[in-house]
Parts: sequence; structure tokens; C-alpha cells
Amino acid sequence: MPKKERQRLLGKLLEENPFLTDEELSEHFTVSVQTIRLDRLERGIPELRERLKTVASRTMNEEVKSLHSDEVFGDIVDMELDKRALSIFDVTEDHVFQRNGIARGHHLFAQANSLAVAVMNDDLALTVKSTINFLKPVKAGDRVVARAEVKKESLGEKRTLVMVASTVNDETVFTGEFHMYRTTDRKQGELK
Amino acid sequence: MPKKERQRLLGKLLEENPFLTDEELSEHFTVSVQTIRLDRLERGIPELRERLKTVASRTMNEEVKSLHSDEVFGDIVDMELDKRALSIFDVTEDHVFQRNGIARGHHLFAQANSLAVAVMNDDLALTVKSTINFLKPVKAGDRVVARAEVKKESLGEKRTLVMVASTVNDETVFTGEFHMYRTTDRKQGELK
DNA sequence: TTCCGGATTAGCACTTGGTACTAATAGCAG
DNA sequence: CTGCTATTAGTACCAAGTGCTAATCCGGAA
Repeated sequence: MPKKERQRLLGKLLEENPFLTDEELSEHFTVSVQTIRLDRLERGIPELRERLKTVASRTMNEEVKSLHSDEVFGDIVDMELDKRALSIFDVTEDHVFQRNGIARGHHLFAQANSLAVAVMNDDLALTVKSTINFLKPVKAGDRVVARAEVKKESLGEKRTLVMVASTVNDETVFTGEFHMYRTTDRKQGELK
Repeated sequence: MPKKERQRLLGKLLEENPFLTDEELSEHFTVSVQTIRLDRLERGIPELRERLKTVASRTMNEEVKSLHSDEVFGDIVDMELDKRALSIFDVTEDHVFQRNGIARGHHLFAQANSLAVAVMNDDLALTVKSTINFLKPVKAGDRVVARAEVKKESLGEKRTLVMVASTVNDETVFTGEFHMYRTTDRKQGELK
């Protein structure tokens, strides 16, 4: 097997299974341990212990994250109940597909949906139906600004329509219509 | 500080942060490294390297599930590429509104959306547009089963329609239409 | 007071899975 | 034959330990 091919496979193998020692790897490829070390050196692949450290720290971070991200997805920076609201969501590496670096749709949806729930001046607001459009891909590092607007003229009792538009650098990347259900039956515009 | 108390704290500390070496721990408790080792021995706490190994393997196990389908929310239990797929998502306290115990919409959406992406036999599948319905509230403890079906007769080139229906105890709680974009332009039914 | 025992500390040999470096060898191309 | 690359071998060293023995400290009972 040519060297290049072996190194490529080595990288792939270790990505799938970071627990392999150089010795195990040398047996797998039937080369010497030193060759494996040279290969790792050339490809910048760290040693077993370092690999485990990074994998383990990834876990710890994610566990913290899934706990933290509780009520609202994205920071609400401005809100006028029953009228409009604005939230900001910074996209990081954690939110994108590894393969193409594009943010997963459900994160944009989560931001918009959370904002729609929050802007409703109601104890128990639920999303009933929604139509959404992903207009442009969002990348890691982008700052997504979602604007929600409550449509006054909308729908019957206990139903409210909230429109959300999300932008990155003033370019619209996402729009959504959220049909919300509220428990308290209340006339339009009346504050709680 | 009494020995018992120190050992209790040691256990707690290492659970939160498994990355600490005996030396760092000895400084933290202002005792010798040997004392820390005796403490670990008595409490059956493994050494740093073993701790990282178990933490890392925990990650990998979780990632194996999402490896198949590239970052899926919910476990995919069955899948026939380009045809249909099924995933399970167990709702916990973390997924519901504290106030009313009802699952946040974006979790159901995330499960369905991830499944729609996974079922597409494509390297780069993106959601373009989606219409969803939340039919019944989902509570903590519920097991949500999402079924995705690729509609063969659907849409133009590079576009595919995926229908997803999610049920709890055979009752439909959520339905969604996902208009997916694929990069590889390919005839219907043709396998990669 | 003296002696005992648990707790603590110290020291040494050894282990794993490496790094860093040097040197030797094999195989092929010009 | 020379030069070059790839591979292999061997040495010293490191981190973070285990395992074991031995010394020390300190408080309470005889």
C-alpha cells in the first residue's frame, strides 16, 4: 500500500475510533510503530492521550450546553409584548453541518419559534402550525437577527399569527409564519 | 478537613471535572499527592487517563448514533435511503416548558427535520421550505416516533418532498412537509 | 507516661504510550 | 554507483500514573 493511501486511511480510522494506540495501528497496517508515528507527525494527528482529551472535552461542553440553552434559543434584545420582538443568535461551529458548514435548519427554526412564543403575552402559548422558508444558507460566525411581529388583524379567538423574519447582515435568510394558540381568550390589543 | 469529607468532595469534584491530575488535586486540598492516591484507591476512583477514556467513549457512543445519519436529533432506528426512515426521541424535562410541561415545538421540528435530512441519499441536503402542524401537546416522558417518507413523484430536479409524521402511542402529534434541496441531480429512485 | 493505630507523607521501581532524535537499511531511479 | 525516499531500529526522556515499603505525626487508651 502506498504511503499516501495509508495516511489517508489512518486519518479516517482515527476519526472513527480515536482509541487506537500506535501499536494497534502498526499491526493493522502491518508496518512498524515508527512508521505510524511518522505518519501521525506528517498529518498532524495527535497522540492517543491528546485525542481522548479533546473527545472528552467535547462531551463535557455539550452536556453543559444542552442544559444551559433552556427557555429561549437566542438572546432576546428587545420586546414589546403582543407587538414585536427581536432576538440575536450567534451561529457557531456547533450549529452547522460538518460537511458543508451550513447551519442546521432546526436552529433557525428554534430561534424563530422561541421568539414567537415569547412575544405572545400569554402564560401558555403554543405553536399550532407553521410555514417556514430557508432562503439563504447561514454559516458559522454569522449573527442571525430574528424579528417577530404579531399580526393584529389575524385569525379567530385564541389564535394569533406571528410573522418572523431572520436576517444576517440585513439579508433575509429565513422567514416563518407561526400560528399560535393562546389560552386566555382576549380581545385584540388588550393588554393582560 | 476530615478525611471522609475530603474524599466526598474529591468524588464530586472529579465528576464535574474529570481532567484534574493527582498533583492538581493535591494542591487543591493542600495534601500530598500520595494522600490523593490513597483517597482514590479507597473510593475506587480511576486515574486521569481512565477517566478520560470513559468520558470519551460516552461521547463516541452518542456520536455513533448520529454518525450514521450525520447529526440527528433523536435516534434513527430504521432507514431505507431515499425511501423512508424512522427515529425515536424520548422527551425529558429538559425539552418542555416549565410552566405547563408541554414540549417546545422546536424539538419536534428538530427531530423531523433531522430525519428528513438523513433520509435523503445525498451529501448535501438542505431544507428549503416546510409546513408543519402541531396537533397534540407532547409531555415529558413521551416517546415520539417520527416516520419520514420520501415522495417519489415530487417536485422538479434537485428538489424532493419528504413527509414526516410523528406519533406518541400511535396518536399523531405532529406532521410536516419538508421541501428538500439536493446537490446531486439524480433521477427518482436511482441509487447513488 | 508509654504504646498503639489510623492518617499522612516519602521514596523507589515499574508501566503505558507516547516525543524527539539519531542512525541504519532497503529499494528504486537516474 | 550515487542519491533519495521510505521504513525500521534504538536510545533517552516525559507524564501520570500503580504498587509497595518505610517513615512520621498525632490523638486516645492502658
